[in-house]
Amino acid sequence: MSPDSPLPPQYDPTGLERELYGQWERRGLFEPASDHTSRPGPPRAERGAVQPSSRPYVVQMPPPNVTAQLHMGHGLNNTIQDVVVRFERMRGRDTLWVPGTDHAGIATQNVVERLIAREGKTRFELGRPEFERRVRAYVEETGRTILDQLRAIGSSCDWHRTYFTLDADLSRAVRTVFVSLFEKGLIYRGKYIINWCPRCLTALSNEEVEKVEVEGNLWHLRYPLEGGGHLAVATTRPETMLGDTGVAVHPEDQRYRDLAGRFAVLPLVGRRIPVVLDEAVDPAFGSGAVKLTPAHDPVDFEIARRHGLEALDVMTDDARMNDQVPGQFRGLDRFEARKKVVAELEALGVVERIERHTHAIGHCYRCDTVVEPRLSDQWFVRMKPLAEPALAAWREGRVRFIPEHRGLEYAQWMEGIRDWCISRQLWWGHRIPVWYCESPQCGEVSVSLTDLELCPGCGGPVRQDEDVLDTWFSSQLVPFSSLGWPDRTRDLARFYPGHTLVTAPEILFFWVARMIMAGLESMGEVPFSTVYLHGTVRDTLHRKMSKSLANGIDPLDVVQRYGADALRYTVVSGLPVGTDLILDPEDLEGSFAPGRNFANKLWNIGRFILGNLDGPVRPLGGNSPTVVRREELTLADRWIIARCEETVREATAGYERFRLNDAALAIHRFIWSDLADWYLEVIKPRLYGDQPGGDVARAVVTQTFDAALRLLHPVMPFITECLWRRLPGRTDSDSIMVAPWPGSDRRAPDAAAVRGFGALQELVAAVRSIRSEYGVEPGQTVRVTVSAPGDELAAALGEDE
RNA sequence: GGGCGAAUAGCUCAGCGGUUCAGAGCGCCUGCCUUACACGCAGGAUGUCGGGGGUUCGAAUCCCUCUUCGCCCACCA
Repeated sequence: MSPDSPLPPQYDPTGLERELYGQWERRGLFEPASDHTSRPGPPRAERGAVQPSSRPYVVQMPPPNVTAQLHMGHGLNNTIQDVVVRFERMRGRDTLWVPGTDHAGIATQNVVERLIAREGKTRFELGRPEFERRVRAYVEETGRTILDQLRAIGSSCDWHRTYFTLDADLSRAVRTVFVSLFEKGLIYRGKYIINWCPRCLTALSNEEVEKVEVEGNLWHLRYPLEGGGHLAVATTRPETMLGDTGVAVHPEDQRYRDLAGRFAVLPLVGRRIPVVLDEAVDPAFGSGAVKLTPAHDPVDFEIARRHGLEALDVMTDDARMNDQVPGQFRGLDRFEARKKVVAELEALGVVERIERHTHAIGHCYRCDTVVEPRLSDQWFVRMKPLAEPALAAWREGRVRFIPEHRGLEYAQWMEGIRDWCISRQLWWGHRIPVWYCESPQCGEVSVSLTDLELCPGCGGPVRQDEDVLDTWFSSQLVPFSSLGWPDRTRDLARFYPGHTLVTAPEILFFWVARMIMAGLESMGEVPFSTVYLHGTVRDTLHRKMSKSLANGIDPLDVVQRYGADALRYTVVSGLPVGTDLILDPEDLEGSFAPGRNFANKLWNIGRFILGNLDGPVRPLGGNSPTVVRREELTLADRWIIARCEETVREATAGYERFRLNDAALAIHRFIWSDLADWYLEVIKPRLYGDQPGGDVARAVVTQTFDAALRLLHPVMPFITECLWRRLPGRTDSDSIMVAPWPGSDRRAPDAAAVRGFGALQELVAAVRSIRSEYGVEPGQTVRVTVSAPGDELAAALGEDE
């Protein structure tokens, strides 16, 4: 595409966006400017605006899951990031935005398991090495896809530094952190109640459990007491009674005072179970007596531990009743077992009553299966010592949240933090770097940076822990592991700590909070100072867009139909801070046409201006004798210049404060309502030679349009680049990406001009309205008495009015 | 059960401690294919600013209260 080729009346982004993106990438414009100044080879002329010594600006990209297909959430998230990256780059910052993919342990394993299930196989039949090979092959493909999709929406990230959380470098970081935490006593192994997903067959962290309020039953059961009488207990999960090993009441509960030391006899099972006194029991709830199932309830487990009661696991890995229960229940799924237990208890006449009861039930965040609390041997991170500095960082303002109130959620979570279960019974992930000596006499447990063949204690054979780490264990490290840590690389020195994280609130605890803790722990400083949490993409019924609801919008579809600029404009202008983005999947036209129309408007403004630039364009500033003098400017000229300066300030402030919609709308208003609707109309007589001052008009309109394009570039990078390069004195080897940000001179706008032309606009509008109301034809005389310069009015109305 | 938001035109939202605040975009209505753009131009209609009370000369704006939505957290079995 040559600057001289005629422009068609409609803007067509097809092909153009890809072409421009390719040019940017080839010219290295996505990389930090300092990479070029420090590398051998010729300096890059097009990087003029960026100073080698400029301050870095680092945005931390949330790495998409390696199996993900780009959805509107990604589109939204990466658009916002790209807007701020492009803005800061134009302001001269040495920007770094590193892309990557997350191996996404459970999510990826589930996907591949489903694939091999189609072949009628399970991962256990394939075996671990073969399964891992299959997953690797699969993600190689999907990982490329998602990153290419980020390109399609214009993301200006540094592809040279692309990472994958299972890369060797990042794996070394994971091990280093694991070993370090272990040596500090912050990682331990132990048998506790954890959240178990019976479908994924793995432990989950507390954060990976989604609580859903459900209306269920509270069964009041009568347990007979040894020596006569009975004790009523209340439970929402009758099937767990098969694993009861005690009953607890509050020590001060008058009703049960004399029960201490007595035994109940567990119905259906016949086991003698003691009645214990414990403060954890709430006398006001239910019957005031709690059946204790220490292997399947965290509170029961704690109570049982205090009283030395046995914990009896009554379920298998996939949540069927195991052989610890009476024969008729064995092999039953827990929910079938519930029905059968209730039926048999009813037959025994020990079901006192059933009340409706609403409570929150945990579900696996990956497969939505009801999570089973279960006693299990797992690895944990002691979080309290890590949380304290992270909390302090927020309190001291070293990290802030936008919107601000999200900081409270962060603080609340940090204050109530519980230990993090980090081991997963999966095959896809970072294997836990722990080796157990096979020799029973030695039994040494070794934690090691490097793989072990032999026991460091006795020299005998060792076997590595079978489990892998929670995905989030590695992703929490990316702010520094992706820069080369634990090596002390130049990148690390230049780009850590970074500045901005833009992400969805859903992963505040999974990822954001943990990155802050990990950064403080390993690097001594928070990884970023600003966390911008944006809203969710929803449909018109305000439902989250999701695959299962089939209410999603494919961003690539939008790009194809309307262009990436239109997608980006819609997303940015429609998303004020703290709100959700509502889009109608049934009406893409309604949602994205405004962005497409705006691009087209810009295109035609460009066509008009470029088509009327024959003749010299004089500079507006500088010392040249041909420079336009202030006295030559008309009221309209001064007004548009003043409005432009005003818009520069509004847009800059909007971008700076993450009020991207304010910025986008201010620019939109300026370009469409002020520049196109008024100024271009007003200067037509001058441009056509019907009035003097065409050269001044050309100078003003060129400068103004140039500034407007630069202001808009972060939001609509493609159309602005395309037009900007065609302005006088530019070539295709220039790029708006590194053009200086407008408004380096901080002059206040000409207030008199703003008011003056504003008043004129009102006058003209009044005249036009009179004209339409009284049916005055163009050419007829309308006599208006005004106290403003008549020539300005005549110019504004045009010659025939 | 704790913590936190939000309620303004049909829809999505501005309005940032009281002066052009009753607005924008979309949608809707009426004219226009005016040589940059019909993906456009020129006009137009639409809101007791959730209810109630208070402070004030003056309140979408500040205070209280009620109602309704939403978000985060939570071991009342």
